[in-house]
Amino acid sequence: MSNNDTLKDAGLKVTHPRSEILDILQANPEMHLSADEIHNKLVDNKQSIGLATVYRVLTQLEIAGLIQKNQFSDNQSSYEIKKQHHDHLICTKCGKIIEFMNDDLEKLQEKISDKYQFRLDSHVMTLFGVCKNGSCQNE
Amino acid sequence: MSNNDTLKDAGLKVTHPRSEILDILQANPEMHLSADEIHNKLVDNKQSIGLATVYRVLTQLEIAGLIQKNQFSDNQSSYEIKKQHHDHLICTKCGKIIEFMNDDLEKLQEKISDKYQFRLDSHVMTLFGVCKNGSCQNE
DNA sequence: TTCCTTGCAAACGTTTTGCATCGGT
DNA sequence: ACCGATGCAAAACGTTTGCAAGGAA
Repeated sequence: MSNNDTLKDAGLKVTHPRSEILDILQANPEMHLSADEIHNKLVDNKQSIGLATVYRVLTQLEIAGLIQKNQFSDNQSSYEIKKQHHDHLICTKCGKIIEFMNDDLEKLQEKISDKYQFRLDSHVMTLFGVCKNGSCQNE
Repeated sequence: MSNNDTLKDAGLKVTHPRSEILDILQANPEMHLSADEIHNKLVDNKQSIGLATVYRVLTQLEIAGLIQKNQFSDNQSSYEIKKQHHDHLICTKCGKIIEFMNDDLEKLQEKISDKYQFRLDSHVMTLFGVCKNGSCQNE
């Protein structure tokens, strides 16, 4: 399915900015891009799209459930194309972000929520550390 | 030990703003206050301390390991006096924040970090949900 | 043609900084 | 008296909004 069909299915009119931005996130499924970085990529691609539009579109895509917004520890949000649920492991030295999924973790969260009489809706789980065994790109 | 001694031990000169701000956080160990809320409390207490100073002091206290900075999902950080390690459960309806500690969770995080060859330094784990059984203050 | 969408610039709220003054030690 | 700490105002930062012009259906 093309990104344009994806947009239509989400009830969003197919416009140039929406299509371009979704393309970028789709083409970089492993990346966690800030609004500014996305805007820069658009500029690189000779697209004249305003930063305000990038923010507006990202918000719409997030509401439509097509992308996921992450607020890691910096003061800038990052966006990624929506995949299966996962959490993040971040190397504080080289910035590498690893996505992982752990069923035991999900179950444990439910158990904890039950204990405190909460109905769990979502969670944020981010592990901060440093790559071991020389795999760090900033050693 | 008085807060002034705590400041001295941390290598920080004992000043009026530092003492006052530490007092507020100490007096409200269960609260998660923003810089602005702390500033308001100071004003309420007839203390004339600038907001910029509140930010500066909070940063210093955090570096000294006396307080903990939290960045939940809003665009405002909150601070709490440093206690034993814990994670948070937040009601998205009434804003209630519950602190919890779960050993299985800590162990699981280590296990996951090992799997991806990371040396785990810290983590953020926040569960978002809604209070059940009529305990929600905003039902 | 109809609205929704966009670009631009200006506003916004939080946080940081420059600088002259103040205050602990 | 020293040098760090503070208050104030202004800047910086990421993000949002108002508005007139543009574009998809």
